Amino acid sequence: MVRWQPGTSERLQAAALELFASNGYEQTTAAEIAQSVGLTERTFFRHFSDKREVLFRGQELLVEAFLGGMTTAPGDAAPMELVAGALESAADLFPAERRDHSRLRQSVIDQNPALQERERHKMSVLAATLGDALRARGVAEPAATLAAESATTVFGVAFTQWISPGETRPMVEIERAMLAELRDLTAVGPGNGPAAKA
Amino acid sequence: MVRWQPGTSERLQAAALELFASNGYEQTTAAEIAQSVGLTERTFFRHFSDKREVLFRGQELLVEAFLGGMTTAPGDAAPMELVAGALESAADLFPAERRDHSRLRQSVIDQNPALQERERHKMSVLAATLGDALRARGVAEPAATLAAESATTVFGVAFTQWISPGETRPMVEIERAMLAELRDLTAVGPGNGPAAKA
DNA sequence: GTCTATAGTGCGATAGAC
DNA sequence: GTCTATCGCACTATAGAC
Repeated sequence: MVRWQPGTSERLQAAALELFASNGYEQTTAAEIAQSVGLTERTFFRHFSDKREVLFRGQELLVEAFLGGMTTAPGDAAPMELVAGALESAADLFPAERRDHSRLRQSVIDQNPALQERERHKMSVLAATLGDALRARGVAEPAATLAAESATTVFGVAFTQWISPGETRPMVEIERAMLAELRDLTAVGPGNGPAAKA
Repeated sequence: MVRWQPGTSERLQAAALELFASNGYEQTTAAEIAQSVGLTERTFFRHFSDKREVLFRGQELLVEAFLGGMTTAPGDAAPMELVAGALESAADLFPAERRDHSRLRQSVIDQNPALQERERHKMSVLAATLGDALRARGVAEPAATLAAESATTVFGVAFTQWISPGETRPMVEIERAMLAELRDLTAVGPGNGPAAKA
């Protein structure tokens, strides 16, 4: 008899998403998830530090993608050029085939405040990591933090649009549009509005 | 016998902050907080839906301040002008006398991931509310969401600076500096910056 | 792998305020 | 009388300790 199979975490993740989607997040216990793939509750918590975490594995890949997209930029690139590179790289993780999976996962998250909190936290960690990378490349404060936070904001808005009903454009295209929108938006402000735009 | 005194929530909040600061957040039980002001654990949970929430009451005031700062702007104000107005208004909640209290509270939050999650969530709710207000004023998407998220980003960075050791400038001044920094930062980007030749 | 503390809920009882 | 804050108890799930 097979005592354990490879990919335990992955099987737990898949089972959890299914159960959460059909029965609701709070109505699904960690023990149920574990049992549905032939494991014990104790094993579930050895793989995931808490119940929410089972939905958020894979975020490390997102962080790596963002960082990877920065390293390929030229040495004298401006902060927002680094951000643009990071966003382009991150878009690779969101091919068309993954759209429906992302939609299902997001629908679960949207229905539970605790999961929304965890999602925000992960984005926050991503922003902090990006800030570190920007500072390591010589970007000063507060520009590094502002650029990093703007990157996650643009990513978040773009992702929301990417999974919205009827949307068919690839992620990278949506990201570029959002980034351009942010630039236009901030260019128009106090003492610098449309009237002063000459 | 006085069964209850007014301001129960406030007394619980003050007691909780003290206990968290001296004994640590996780080492402090809800029952201890309640007992320290002569109440039971059950009553604590009547006032706060969960243990973390006791540190985050008062955020409603922040939301109101942001919204109030928007309503006073002229009808044809650009989105980022509305954001600027909201930030100015919010700064009133952070007078010099509150700086040390804010520092203590933040030191507790910084030491616990669960509290950081809640803080991010509250910021996220604030951003969503601001987005609604901007849309109500006729700002289109995705500009409304981007402007709202940028507002909370600038606020967050400004607040971090405001409570940093040795900082003496008033909140409103720091906010203005951060907003200007964001404008400069986003103005320089792909196809539009010093490194981006013609 | 078991054992335990704590977070958090549900319900009924009680003590005041009005 | 009504309304609401508090209490007390039983209970489950999470999560950490042993």
